[in-house]
Amino acid sequence: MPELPEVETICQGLKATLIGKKIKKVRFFRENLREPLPHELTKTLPSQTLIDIKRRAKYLLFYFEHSLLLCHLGMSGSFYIKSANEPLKKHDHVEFVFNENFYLRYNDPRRFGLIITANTPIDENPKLNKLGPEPLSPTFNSDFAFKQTRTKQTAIKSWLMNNHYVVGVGNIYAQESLFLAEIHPNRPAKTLTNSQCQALVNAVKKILKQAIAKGGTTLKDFSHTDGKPGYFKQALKVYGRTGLPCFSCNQRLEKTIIAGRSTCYCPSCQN
DNA sequence: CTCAGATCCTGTGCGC
DNA sequence: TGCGCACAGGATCTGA
Repeated sequence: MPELPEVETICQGLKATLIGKKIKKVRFFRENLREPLPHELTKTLPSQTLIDIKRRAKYLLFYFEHSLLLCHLGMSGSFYIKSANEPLKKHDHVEFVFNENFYLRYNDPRRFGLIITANTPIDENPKLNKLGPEPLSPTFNSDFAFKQTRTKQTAIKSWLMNNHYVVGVGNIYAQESLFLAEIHPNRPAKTLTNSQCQALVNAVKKILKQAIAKGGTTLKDFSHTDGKPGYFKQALKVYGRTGLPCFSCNQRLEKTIIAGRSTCYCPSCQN
């Protein structure tokens, strides 16, 4: 479900409601998601206060007084908050009960998500220490992109979605960024010119910022922690528009498969 | 090292 | 209405 803008939106929503609140109870309704759930949390988290929540790549980091939780939503994970103990929904796997009757639940039909404990400093965590730069940071710039693509024969879209080079860009925003930069998704990464690397970096930053400003993209089941949708779907130019006319040149958009993921592009605008 | 493909899992939507 | 199949926001592992 979530790429960087959606995770960022969730992070902001969780922070606004839960920072400073104390855990009363933790319940697991399943043994494992992608990895076993840390069962000791049901004993160690109660009475701890939630100090901060941060995002790194598509991970959410929950800083408690004495514990650090690392969460990833996978393809279909979501967090939602209720201020009363309402009935569980199908695929609710974890519940954190905070004081003042706030119920935080993790729901994930496909269970590709992850909730594990981590130690500080997080830079040494095996899940995080091989990640590339944040796309909205100055470290992700055209010089970096140019250098990192020189030896890569793989399609530029695969490069963009590989979190070793830049994090947070998934199948939706990779397609949108390449359209905006007018670069064909199948172009071997090493063939991009310096100015195309600049255009691509600019496009990624612009698209992600716009998507964050609109609260992410709600296709089907993504929603904010309060259940409201994101509004970037209306701004999508190519994702899911195969066969429809290009907003720029009116030609029919085409579809190809790259790294097993369907990819829509304009054969006229993108080269 | 690089890269393409398979894999984990459930739900949905389509054609027949 | 029901069945089987393709496909869905991601990350990681395998093997060529």
